[in-house]
Amino acid sequence: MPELAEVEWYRKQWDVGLNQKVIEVHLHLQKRVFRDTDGLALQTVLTGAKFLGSEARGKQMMFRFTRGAWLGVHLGMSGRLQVHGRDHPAGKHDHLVLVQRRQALVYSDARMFGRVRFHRGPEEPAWWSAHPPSLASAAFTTPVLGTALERHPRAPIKTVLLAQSIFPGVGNWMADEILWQSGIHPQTLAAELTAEQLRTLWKKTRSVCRTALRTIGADWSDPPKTWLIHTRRTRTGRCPRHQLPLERTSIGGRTTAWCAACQPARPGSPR
DNA sequence: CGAGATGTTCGGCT
DNA sequence: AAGCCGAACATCTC
Repeated sequence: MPELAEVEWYRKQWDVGLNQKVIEVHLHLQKRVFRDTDGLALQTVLTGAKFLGSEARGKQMMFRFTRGAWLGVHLGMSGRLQVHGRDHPAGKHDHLVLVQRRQALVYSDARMFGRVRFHRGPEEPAWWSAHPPSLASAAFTTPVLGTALERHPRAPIKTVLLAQSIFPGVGNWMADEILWQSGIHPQTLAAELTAEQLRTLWKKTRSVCRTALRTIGADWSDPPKTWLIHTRRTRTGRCPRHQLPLERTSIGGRTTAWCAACQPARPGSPR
């Protein structure tokens, strides 16, 4: 499920455990979410360590502990972070449980497309440092966006929006939302975008991120009623602006919804 | 019961 | 040869 705003909300769920020690660590070591991770070191080092703070970058989260322990979490498609009572019995999909005095911090993921990483040392690990600039930061400018798009000239813009190296945190619903609000057809090739469309895309990327963080990211409240997110889910969904039935197809392997009136295809381009 | 799902990666093809 | 596409991953839900 989670994209940048949902990830931010999940990250904060564990805040209740800040500045408290981890008493016990329970994990399903053999599960796929621990692929390429030293789960035993994770368990040994975190047992007795204090939870110091956390941060989200795009869809990635980092939880920092004493003893130079860094816990990275990606939620994949079905991951979630929850807080339960300290005696919460680990369910089938609760792959990592950090037991504290008052509560248990729980990571669960049914489909296991997510992953847990662990690092120990004074410096943050390379897999955390190597992140593109946040879409909300001053470093994400129209020239930066333009240069990034030039590297994928023949990819449909919808596919490019899903590239985490360019749009960290944007997932399927946000990509459709940004394109709909921008009035850009999802199958437009990146190289076909006009300067004006590039500017609009940049602006809408920022505003959709900002608004999603203020609503979903803050308290899981609904984004504005006028947004596409509310109607794009079902096959019978309609454009919030025209009430026209939405178009649907698969682009980049993902279901894509758009409005033929708001997002006209460029003349000469197929579909 | 089959299809599809708010994600990422890898192998193959152009 | 860079870059795009489809399949695979594992489970649940509609």
